[in-house]
Amino acid sequence: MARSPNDSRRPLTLRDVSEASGVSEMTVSRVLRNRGDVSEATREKVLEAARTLGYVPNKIAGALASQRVNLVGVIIPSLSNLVFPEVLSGISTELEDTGLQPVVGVTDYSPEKEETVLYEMLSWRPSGVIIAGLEHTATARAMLQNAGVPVVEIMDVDGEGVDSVVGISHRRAGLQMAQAIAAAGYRKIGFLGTKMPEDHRARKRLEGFSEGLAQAGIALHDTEFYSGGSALLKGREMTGAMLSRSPDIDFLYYSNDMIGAGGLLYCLEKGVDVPGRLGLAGFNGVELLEGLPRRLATMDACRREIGRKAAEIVAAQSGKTSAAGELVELQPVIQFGDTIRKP
Amino acid sequence: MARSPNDSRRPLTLRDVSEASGVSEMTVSRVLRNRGDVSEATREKVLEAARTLGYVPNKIAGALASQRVNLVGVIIPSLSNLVFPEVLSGISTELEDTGLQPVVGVTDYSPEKEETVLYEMLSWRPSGVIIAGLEHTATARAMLQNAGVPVVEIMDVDGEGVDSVVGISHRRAGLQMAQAIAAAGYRKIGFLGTKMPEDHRARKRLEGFSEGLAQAGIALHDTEFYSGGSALLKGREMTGAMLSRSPDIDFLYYSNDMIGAGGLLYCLEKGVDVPGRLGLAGFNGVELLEGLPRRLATMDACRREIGRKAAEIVAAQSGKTSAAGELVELQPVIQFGDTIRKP
DNA sequence: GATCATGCCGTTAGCGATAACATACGGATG
DNA sequence: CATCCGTATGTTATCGCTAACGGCATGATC
Repeated sequence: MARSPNDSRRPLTLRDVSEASGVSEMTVSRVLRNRGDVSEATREKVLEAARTLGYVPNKIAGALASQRVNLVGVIIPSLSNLVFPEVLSGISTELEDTGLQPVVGVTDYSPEKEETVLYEMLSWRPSGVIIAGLEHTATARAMLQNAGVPVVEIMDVDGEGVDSVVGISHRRAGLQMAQAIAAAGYRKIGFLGTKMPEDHRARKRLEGFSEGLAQAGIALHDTEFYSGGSALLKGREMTGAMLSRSPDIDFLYYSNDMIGAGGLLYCLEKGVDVPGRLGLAGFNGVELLEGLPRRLATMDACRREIGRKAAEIVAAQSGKTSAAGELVELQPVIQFGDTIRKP
Repeated sequence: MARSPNDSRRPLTLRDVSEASGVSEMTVSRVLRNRGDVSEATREKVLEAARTLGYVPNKIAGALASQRVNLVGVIIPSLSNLVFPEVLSGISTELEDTGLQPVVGVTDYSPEKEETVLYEMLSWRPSGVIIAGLEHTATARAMLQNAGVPVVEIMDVDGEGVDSVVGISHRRAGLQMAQAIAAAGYRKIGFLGTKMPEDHRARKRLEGFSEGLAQAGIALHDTEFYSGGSALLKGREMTGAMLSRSPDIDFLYYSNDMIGAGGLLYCLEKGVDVPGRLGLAGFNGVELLEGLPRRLATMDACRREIGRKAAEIVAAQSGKTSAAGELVELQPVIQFGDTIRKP
């Protein structure tokens, strides 16, 4: 099919609308942006002309002239993780009527790609940047610092931020889970997670978890890591592997709910007594868990709320020439579900 | 924390780099874009200056001057659906080394929001648009037609496209599944899906499904629809509801794998004989299914491939002043799994 | 009736980059 | 030695829009 940009094959500009409606370009601009005084009569005229021509304003020119861009860069490691779309959704809702719009970049957990994506984003001069994690390359940190716009690092509060920070402490999350497990009387504990050196939050959870166990005089009994593939399937496989390798193990802590769910399904199938003989816990509090035969113990990561709060900060600070960075630490709570026995 | 845009609080421009390196702005521009002849010596000088200043080019100005934007708008109904992130991933991979970059907009299955998102996107003058579905408001269609850039409508081929179209026939998908089910000897068939008038693909699958059954002289025995909430849980609940309402039903066709998985788990729990007494099938071929106790019958929707192909078309056509629209129909195949008995 | 505010609209001058053209220079060519 | 050419740089004129300011009615105020 042939494409037909209006008739003349030349893209429309303000001038076209101005000529069609018999007023100056400036007046057209005012009408289309709802800014400044314009009489109702000419407003109608202009809108009519714009509509019939099918004019779409050129924000590139507009942004250059006004030095304002209504975009907020959002940089996250992945979209297939289920948790990030939720963060995004929180951001979108909050930004809804601020006139700001999120633009997403994905890093695939690669620091180099993060750097590239950030550079690319900043070259569009967004009004703010929301970026997952506190760990960035030196160059990336420098870019964030010099960007001259509000920056919010999200998900994690264990470390130094560049500007504002909104998230939870994954160390403490791991630690609290360890305490709960120890308190429930489990002693031979295994950890199952992802083989991703760049997933700092998973790493911190494991560190906190180990520390929590250590405080109770317990050492991690076994660990297993995976990468790639269907998380549910991997959880199933890893659980099988660990149970046959360490048959006397009595608790499995999964670094995310998806592999935890896989593990749960495996145990139910094999007739393992959960949570009596074996306790299970995951992390994230994903919605999916609600549909499982039994409620997996987990910890809500406050994803939506993190998105909301981060967006709120950006919206509040964008425009201001300078503002203090905020630090917002949210408190995840353990949901015991049915896979940890009562103490 | 205080933000420090370089030192002078004034954003950097080409001029700053040009002065720092003692060459003209034009030469700096050439170096940074790798375009035109520049001696190795000055190239080094310029890059050095840019690096130490922490200069980030202003693509807004660049785009205005060059009338070229390296962005491709991608408009999809949702991110929490699992299938769209996969399409996106296909698009990203394919676009990787074309210099183009996807920018995502989400419509929440609302035609009005789609119109708004599209308008917003076009105002940034992207090099192409990839948009889910063939159903749009009249205004949206007009905008797509007049955009003057390649447009690819994806996911669905049942209808008239504006320019290029890449997808599968959901009518036929439903129809084929109906034929397979009928061939396997099932006769009392129920359908479970979403209550979303705007999900045209789900609607078309149901239409095709009914038609396929009709061809075999079978009428749909019962239907159930849901909206919102955890799909897995809803699948479970709806299955329970339908089985108690229509106890003699012998097949359940789910409009997506997630509710199908919920149904499967429910049946396994209740000890229903699957696929003997009751057959099950879903749609999409999501990775999650691999981790389930039994493999749910489904149909791969070619998500990744759709993304790849759409991106390929945009990349090939962008730049060209006019090009014919392509029509690519992919062929999904039934994966029988373990929940349809052998004929 | 001079002053001033206010509503409405136009004019001018950029925003920060790039396209297109112009220039300078050293060397090859006849 | 004049010409031509390719390489390496600089100059000029936009790109499409908006900020800032200016002008001119109209009507209110003292």
